[in-house]
Amino acid sequence: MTNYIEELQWRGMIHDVMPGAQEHLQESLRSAYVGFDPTADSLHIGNLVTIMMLAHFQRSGHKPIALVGGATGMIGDPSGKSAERNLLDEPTLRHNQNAIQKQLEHFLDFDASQKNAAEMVNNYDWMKSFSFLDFIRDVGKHITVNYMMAKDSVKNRITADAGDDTSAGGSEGMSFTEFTYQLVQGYDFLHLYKENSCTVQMGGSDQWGNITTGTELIRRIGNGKAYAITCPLITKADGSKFGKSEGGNVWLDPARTSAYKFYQYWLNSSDEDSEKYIRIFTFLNQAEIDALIAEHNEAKHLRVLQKRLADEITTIVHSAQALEKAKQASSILFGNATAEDLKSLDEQTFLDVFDGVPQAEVSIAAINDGLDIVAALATDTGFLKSNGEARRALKENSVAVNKVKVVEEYKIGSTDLINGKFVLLQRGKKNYFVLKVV
RNA sequence: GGAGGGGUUCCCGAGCGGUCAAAGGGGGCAGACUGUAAAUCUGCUGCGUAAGCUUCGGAGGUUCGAAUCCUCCCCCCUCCA
Repeated sequence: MTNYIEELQWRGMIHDVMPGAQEHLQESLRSAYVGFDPTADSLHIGNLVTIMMLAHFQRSGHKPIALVGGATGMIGDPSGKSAERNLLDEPTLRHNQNAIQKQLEHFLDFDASQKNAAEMVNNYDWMKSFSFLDFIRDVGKHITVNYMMAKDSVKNRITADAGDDTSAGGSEGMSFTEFTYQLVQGYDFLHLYKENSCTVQMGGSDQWGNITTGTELIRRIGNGKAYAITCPLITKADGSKFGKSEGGNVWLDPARTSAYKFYQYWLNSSDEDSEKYIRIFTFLNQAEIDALIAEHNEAKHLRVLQKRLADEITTIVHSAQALEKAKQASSILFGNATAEDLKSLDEQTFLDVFDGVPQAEVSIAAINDGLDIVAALATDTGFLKSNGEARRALKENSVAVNKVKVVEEYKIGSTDLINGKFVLLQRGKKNYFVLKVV
């Protein structure tokens, strides 16, 4: 039983801990849970901190429980500025739950023969048959509205025009449904406390209020003691939102966010952020991390931290092979790759490297006739919005065919084909487009 | 219900009869520099190779000519009841 709290502490993963939690965890094997939203069939990197909390928990010898919020997901947590939730039907819910468990298996050991095997539960299973009357009698009776109103998540929503300097958005009030959210989540904790001897709930710092409703229920109904541990919300030094890229969320599912993009997201962390991230998102120990930071400070341009961070997390979430491909893709896209390098790629590798890059099809006849570069950029493919934009880009010397800059008069011919069927168009450094000959 | 103010190109915001495809800023994109970063500098940012065409809440109208004037309609905001 290693000291879990200390481990999280030096990693900067602790925002708040309920007093006594450390002693409680040192005594014997404990169970802790984290809730995940099953609205999609994949988690995203915003979920990664709490996943790491569970992973470290298991590595410390304790038993992690991942709770899928099939029931709570239907209500909507007022702690975020979440919009209206749509109800998931049960098959979708199960599908999402299975997909999420697959992803968690990269971090957690679900092997039931282990004493501290990870476990997956879905609160829909115990909430679906809980009648409204039963709920308000057995649960609602024990918590006062006054208590619930005191939560920040609630206060912020109901004090209409009190603090105009809090959040820019106007208060729209709060539905009864959302108000109930904390009770439902609190009940989850009580349920797990009773059925799974789960005594700790973890989550982001925005969950503190919801978690304490749970510990309160456990105290009042279960006559027990339970603990809350929260982690800070991950921020980026430049103020932009962590976990978002141009394409929206950075997902763990390679079908949603390719391993290459995933790798790139981490590689592009700022110096400041990467020092923080490497502690949170890798399992490297303190000595290793200190050494890396020292090395990084010696020669920042080598970006030792970013590279190691990206390597580690990509390997865990995807695989060592996926990491290799992502790195290969990176060196082709950002290294000094030449047309020859590109042409040397076999078809499968080419497709992997440019997975997710938009494509358009052109006929072989058009290529053989010499395809006008302006048409190839705009009208024939939709890569750029208009011929005018294509011409502008060409004048800016920002267009390349197969990594070679071209001029406005250029015509794409059969000698430009890679593997006899692809042409790589590029606008600037980062915008790629693949022409596929059919 | 009464009184005012306003809706402009991705966003904010100037323009208030011709010189307006529309100032300025932001954002975006590109080029240089660099570490696939940050900062900085430069250029581009309705469509069209061009002539020209389509834009200023919507529909009409006045005028040689309208984002700018008139009429009606729609939508937002503020104040009063």
